[in-house]
Amino acid sequence: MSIAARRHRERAQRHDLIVATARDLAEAEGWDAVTTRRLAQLVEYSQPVLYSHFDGKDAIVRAVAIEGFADLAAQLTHARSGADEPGLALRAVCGAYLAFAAERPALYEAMFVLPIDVKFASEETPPDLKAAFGELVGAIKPFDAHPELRTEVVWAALHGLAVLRRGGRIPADAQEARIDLLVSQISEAGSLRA
Amino acid sequence: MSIAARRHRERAQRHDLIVATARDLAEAEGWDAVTTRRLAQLVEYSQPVLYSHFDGKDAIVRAVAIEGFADLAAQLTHARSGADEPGLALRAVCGAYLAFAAERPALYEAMFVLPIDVKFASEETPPDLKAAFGELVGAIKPFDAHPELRTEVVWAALHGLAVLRRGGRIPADAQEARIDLLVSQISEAGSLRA
DNA sequence: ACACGATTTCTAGCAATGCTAGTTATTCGG
DNA sequence: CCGAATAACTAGCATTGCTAGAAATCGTGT
Repeated sequence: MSIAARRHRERAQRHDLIVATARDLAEAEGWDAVTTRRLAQLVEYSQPVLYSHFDGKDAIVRAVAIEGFADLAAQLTHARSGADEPGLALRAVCGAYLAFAAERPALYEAMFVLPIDVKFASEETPPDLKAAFGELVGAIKPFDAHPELRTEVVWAALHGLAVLRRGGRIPADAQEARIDLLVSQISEAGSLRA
Repeated sequence: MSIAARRHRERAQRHDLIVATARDLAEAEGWDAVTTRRLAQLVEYSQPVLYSHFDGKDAIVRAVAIEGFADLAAQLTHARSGADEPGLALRAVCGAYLAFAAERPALYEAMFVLPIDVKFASEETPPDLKAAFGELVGAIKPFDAHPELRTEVVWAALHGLAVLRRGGRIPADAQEARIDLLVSQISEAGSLRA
C-alpha cells in the first residue's frame, strides 16, 4: 500500500498548500481577491483541482478559519499564562484577542465574520475553537462563579471592538483605552462580588 | 420651471422606490439576492436606470443604510424617553438596539457590517447616525462623567451580541440575560463612581 | 518493453454578476 | 409639426463560482 500512501500524503500536502495560499492571499489583498482562478494559479494547478479537495469556495474559507482557531487559542493561552495576577491575565487575554484580530484581519474575518457553517457552542464545535473560548472563560472565572454568560458578553465586546475598528466605525487611537475600560469593568465588579 | 420641477419630483420618487425596494428585497431574501437585474425588474425599469440614480450597487446599499440610521435613532429615542429611571433607560436603549438588529437584520447589516464608505465619528457623519449614537451616550451619561469612550465599548458589546447572534455564533436563548448582564455591569460600576 | 485500464488533470464552457457603450424612444420648445 | 435634447432600453463585456467531457498520466500485468 505504499504508493497509495504516497498519493494520500501528496494529496494532504496539496490540501494544506491550498489552505495556506488562500489564507496568505486573503491576508495580502482581502477575501475579494481570493477567486478560484487566482488561487488555482498560485498553487499552480487548474481550477477543478480545488473542487477535488473542497466542496467549493466556502469550504476553503472554512478550512482557513478552522486552522485559525488553533492559532488564536495558542495566542490566548500564551497571553494568559504570562500573567500571574487575575486582573493582568484578563487584560493580557483581551489584548491578545484584539491584537490577533488587528494583525490578521482576513483570518479573523474568516473565523468570525464570514458565513462558514461551523457549529459554535455545541458538541461539533472544533476543539481549537472550544480551547480559545475556554481561555477567555478561564480569564474571567476569577471574577465570576458562573463565567459562561459573562464570557459571551465580553467576547461580544471584543468582537465588536475588532470589527467596528476594522470597518472604520470607531477610531483607531483609543483602542487600548477601550480594552482597559472593558477589563476594569469586569475586574472591579468581580472584586465587589468576592 | 414647472415641468422641470415635476421631473425632479418624479426622479426623487423613483430614487426612493429603488432604495425601498432594495431594502425590502434584502430583508426578504438577504443581500445576496439583491442583484442589479432583480432590483431593476422589481422597480420595473431596466438596469441602466439604477446607474443614473446611483454610482453603483454600493451606493444603493449606502442609501439604504443611511435611511436606516434615522429609524434606529427613532427607536432608541423612543425607548429612552419611555423610562424615567436611568438604569431602566439604559436597559431599554440596549434592548431596543438589539431588537432593531434582530428584527431588521438586512438593514442592520447594511448599516454596520457591509462596507459602505460612510464616515463614522467625524463631521461628515450622517446626522441620524450621530443622533443614534447620541441616544446611547445619553443613556450612559448618568453612569459616567465622560461617557464617550464607555459608549463606544457598550456599543461594541451590543454590536458583537447582534452579529454573533445572527451568525449563529452564540445561542439564541440567553440573549435577554446577556443584555441584563451588560446593563448591570454599567449601572453598578456607575453607582460606585457616584 | 509495451499496451491496457483507472485515475488524475486540464481545456472549454455555462449561467450569473456588476457595469457600460451605443442605439432607440420620448418629450418639450419653437 | 419638426428638431434637439433628454431619457430609457437592448445588447454586450469582463469576471465570478462551478462543472462536463476530453486529454494526459500513472500503475499494472503480460
